[in-house]
Amino acid sequence: MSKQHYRVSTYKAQLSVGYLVKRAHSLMLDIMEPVIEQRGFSFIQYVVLTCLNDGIAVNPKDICTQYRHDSGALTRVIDQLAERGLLERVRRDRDRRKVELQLTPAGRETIESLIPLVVDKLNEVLTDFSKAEVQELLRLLVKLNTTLQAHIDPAAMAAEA
Amino acid sequence: MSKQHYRVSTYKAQLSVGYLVKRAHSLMLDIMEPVIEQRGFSFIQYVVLTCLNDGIAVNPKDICTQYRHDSGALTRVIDQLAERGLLERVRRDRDRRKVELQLTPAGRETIESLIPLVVDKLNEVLTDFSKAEVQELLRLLVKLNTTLQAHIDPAAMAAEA
DNA sequence: GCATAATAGCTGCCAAAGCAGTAAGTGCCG
DNA sequence: CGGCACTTACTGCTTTGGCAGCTATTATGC
Repeated sequence: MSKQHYRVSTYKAQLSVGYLVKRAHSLMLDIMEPVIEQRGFSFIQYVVLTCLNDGIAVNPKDICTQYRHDSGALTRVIDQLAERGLLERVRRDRDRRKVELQLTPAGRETIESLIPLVVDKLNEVLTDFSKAEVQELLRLLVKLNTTLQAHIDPAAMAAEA
Repeated sequence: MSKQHYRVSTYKAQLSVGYLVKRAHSLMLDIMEPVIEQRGFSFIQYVVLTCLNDGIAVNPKDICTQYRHDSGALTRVIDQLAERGLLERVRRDRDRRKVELQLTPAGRETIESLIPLVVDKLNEVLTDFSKAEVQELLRLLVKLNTTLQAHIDPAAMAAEA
């Protein structure tokens, strides 16, 4: 059933999708982290703020699944952001297990000041890529993520569809 | 100079290359780690063995730069593998700072038994992709890595060319 | 309606990566 | 030749993520 994209006899890790995405992730972090940290935030703090700002997620759980971050670790990041007055935890009556995370005005201001830095840097590092290449890369990565996700948790994917 | 692949006004993290490669890396690990661990090895141990088997790297330093792994952490992984008799540290007179890592027969046997598992799994998860798609994904990822690397360390890249 | 399972968030603990500093060795330049 | 910068590997310390367990709450099945 599965295609022979790779063969045992010719397999080199350097051309494995796994290796390449790991390396890309690592390099991307090395470039982006300093940008964020020069403003006094850790990268994961920026990620949480972004999720809230984009409306991708409102609960810690959402961020965990979206960004694949540990639930316990995330609690502590949220603590830090709450302490700095950038977001608030709100318990809703709808489902009292859930915590709704709300950006404060200060939080919104913060994330809006960070996004331009990230966008500029992204555009800078992608200068050598044509628009078509970026589009195709994004498409393939989205497809890869969807496929991998389905492999890990088929039930959840079926439910979503 | 830099193109406008992303714009501040429309930026959503979900379509950021950084986010997508991070997620892909995480998902790939979740799939591959169990495969390796069922044979009693951590994923990073497998990576080290692979580097040596492919001849990509012979010194710890090589593996660090190739796989972007911390030097200190790597020393300890090598300790584990040496303890299990899978590789040996050899000091060469050529440059006595360097340590040459050599797979033992047992080490070679081990990695050769692991590779088919990884290749099969890779092919399995990439079933939905056409050959052309995989080729294009690899090409774009390699290009991305090269570009990012050049951004981080322009001197080293220039020297290599 | 009640018992059981499942979910969300949190806490403490542990293992592993990241970081800075050290020591041995090499290359460079006066 | 001697000094200084740089490289390589390694070692402790710190920080962080990953994991298991806990509580509160909600959903499910009988």
